[in-house]
Amino acid sequence: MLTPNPVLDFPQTQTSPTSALLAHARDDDDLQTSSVPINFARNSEIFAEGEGAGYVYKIVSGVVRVSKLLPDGRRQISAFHLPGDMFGFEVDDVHHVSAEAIGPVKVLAYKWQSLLSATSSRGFVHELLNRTMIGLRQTQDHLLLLGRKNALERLAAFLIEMARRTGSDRSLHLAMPRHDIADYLGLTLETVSRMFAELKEAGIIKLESARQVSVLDMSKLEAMAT
Amino acid sequence: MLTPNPVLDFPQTQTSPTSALLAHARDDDDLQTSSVPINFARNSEIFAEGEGAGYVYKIVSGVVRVSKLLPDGRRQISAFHLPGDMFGFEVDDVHHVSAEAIGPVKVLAYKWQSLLSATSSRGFVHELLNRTMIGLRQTQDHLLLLGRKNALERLAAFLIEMARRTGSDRSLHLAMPRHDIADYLGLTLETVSRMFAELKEAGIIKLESARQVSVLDMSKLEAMAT
DNA sequence: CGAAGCCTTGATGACCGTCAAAGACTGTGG
DNA sequence: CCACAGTCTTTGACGGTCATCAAGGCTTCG
Repeated sequence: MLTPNPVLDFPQTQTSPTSALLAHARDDDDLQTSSVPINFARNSEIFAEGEGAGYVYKIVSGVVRVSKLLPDGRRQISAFHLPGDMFGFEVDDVHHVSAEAIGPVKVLAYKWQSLLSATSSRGFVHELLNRTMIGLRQTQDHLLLLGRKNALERLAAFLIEMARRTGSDRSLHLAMPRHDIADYLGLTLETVSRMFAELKEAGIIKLESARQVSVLDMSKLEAMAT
Repeated sequence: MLTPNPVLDFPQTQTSPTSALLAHARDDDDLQTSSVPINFARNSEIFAEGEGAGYVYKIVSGVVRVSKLLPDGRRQISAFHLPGDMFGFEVDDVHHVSAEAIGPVKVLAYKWQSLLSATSSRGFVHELLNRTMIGLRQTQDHLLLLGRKNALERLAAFLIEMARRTGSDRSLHLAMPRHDIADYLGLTLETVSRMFAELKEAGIIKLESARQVSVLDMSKLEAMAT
């Protein structure tokens, strides 16, 4: 199963009947086995700001960007999500951010109402609470970056974060283009490019290609992130 | 009971025995009645970044700022909390932000472990999840402000937020000094002051005093917040 | 009345955004 | 295999927004 834009085939309203796809969610504690995968093509929309929120997603493969837009098009990416991450939680059944696949993405989808119903396990609510608190902490860290760090510190912090999350210390592959990095760091893509050049000239990183970064001196990189 | 710095008298480690003060938390569902108040003086620390996290707080009166610091002293305030708000949640028993009383503050404190124990009510975990998700959404909104809005838009958004949260449309009292507003908005206090002047000259607000703001034209103010 | 804290206003400059052009990479089709 | 188109990235020149440094005014409280 691979549709060009699966969102269209996919029940989005809260009142829709539980699809066969999601039928397992309610009686299974193990998130890994409670749904079948859905595929999204590169740059396709998983959900949009303002849309009804009925599902929670867990990434099997690929990278997802979660963002907010201003009316004039300015964009802030609030997080990148990697395999294993969950996203799409909402308090009031309306999405307040949008989510898009950066490359090809495979997710598992869970019906939100079922997960929180009386028959779902208590441990699962704790799991959701834990994940949400972790997300809140990461977002607070990002506030400090956006409010108080300069461009070089922001890029250094970003590279460290990505190296840590992908579990790769030396060689780091970036799934997203400069434009997305810029919108995550509150900069322009030109400034991001210049900061890459600066780290390169300082001998701290090596650019194998635009997306493939070798970290030559992690301790210096950490020192730059402040 | 009112001590100059109540934190010192107050068990902060996770392993400390449940104090008499907090004994009710475990068997009472109603947050309003499950603890007795604790007072904090103006500018006193409720908890600090890096400290052990054993308690969750609910504000009875006063305003609290939650912030993070860089080693060189740069500060980002991630939220102001008003009466009725809760703060102090942490996943891993260590605070990753610090919290301080802006003026005199009265809070109720709850032992975190007790709240999540098997004997505590299921509805309460849902309550915590809801509050955490709301906090996450507000923090995501703030990311957009810090990453993509200019100084004037930031101050306009701040005034609107405060007017909404205090339930006052016309006359607005700000509990915090310019410096705190600046650290919340990712600006300097001078820039904040200049933006107040700009809104004043545009006839959108009137400054009765530095802390007392009259909103003369809320729709124009909303237009400026983008 | 004096002192301390807070706020405003002005002058200057740095950092980063904007505009512009050209180089690099990827995949497709001839 | 190569050429071409589209997308992404780099680099340069210039300017604006906001930080920094500085001084003075206001308010509150002893």
